[in-house]
Amino acid sequence: MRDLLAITKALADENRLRALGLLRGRELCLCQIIEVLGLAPSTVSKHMSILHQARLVESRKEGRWAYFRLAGDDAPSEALQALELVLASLKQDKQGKADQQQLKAVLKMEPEELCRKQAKCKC
Amino acid sequence: MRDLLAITKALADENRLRALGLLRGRELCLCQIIEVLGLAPSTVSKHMSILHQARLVESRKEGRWAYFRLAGDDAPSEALQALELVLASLKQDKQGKADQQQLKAVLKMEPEELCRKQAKCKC
DNA sequence: AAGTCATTTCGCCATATAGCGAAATGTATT
DNA sequence: AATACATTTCGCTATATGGCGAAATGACTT
Repeated sequence: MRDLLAITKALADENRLRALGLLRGRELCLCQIIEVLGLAPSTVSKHMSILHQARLVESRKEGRWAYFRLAGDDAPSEALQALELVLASLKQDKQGKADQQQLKAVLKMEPEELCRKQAKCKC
Repeated sequence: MRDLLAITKALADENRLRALGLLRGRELCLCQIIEVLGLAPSTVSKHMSILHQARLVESRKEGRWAYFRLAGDDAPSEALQALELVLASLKQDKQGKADQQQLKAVLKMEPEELCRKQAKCKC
């Protein structure tokens, strides 16, 4: 029950659902997720931590960057089933599609987007 | 997204998960769910309303009694998938099993249990 | 018509949660 | 060693949510 509740609570937030949608089929750096969601770094970090605790995503650190990807086959079957359901639903979702579009743009300019958030310029 | 979020939020509460577990394979009256969950009638009524709005359960009124059952095949596929996941998980859950046991006892004494809550006698 | 009773709605309180900015952390660069 | 910087942790505020009891609702009974 604890595990199941951790999963359902993790999924009970719009921005966390959006984050999962972004991770479909690719690994992303935290800063890229931040860029698309448009939330403060600390907020997104917390969201990803909640998804991780529910074992819906896996993470790895490389230097100062944190990378996240969807849970793999070694995850609990409940988590995998939940992911299947969520991703299928998001694929047809308006917001989900918009996020995919925006992600494409973000992926084109990996280093520059760091400038945006840190230097606060509107480049 | 709205629909999906309604489902995940509805599932993000322990007592609502328990209620779904109770409904596996049978229709129940609100008062029976109240008895097993051990919560105030108004609280349980609200929980069932949330599950209903997410289309995870269907309800029907018969006189002054309200009956609930799990969503049928006419429900959105997201809801059905979510139910499958939750019920499978609860089947192996300690609390889920305990609830099933307690439900058996409650089902044996349909009319008497009304006495309990209303007249506040400890019969 | 008046009363009874299961359920629902309402108003309230306590707790949980999302969000942010500031400070802390840990790694890479100079 | 010192600085820069992505991320995380912390402290705080605002809102959302779960819980209850009281009152309202609507249906059966007498």
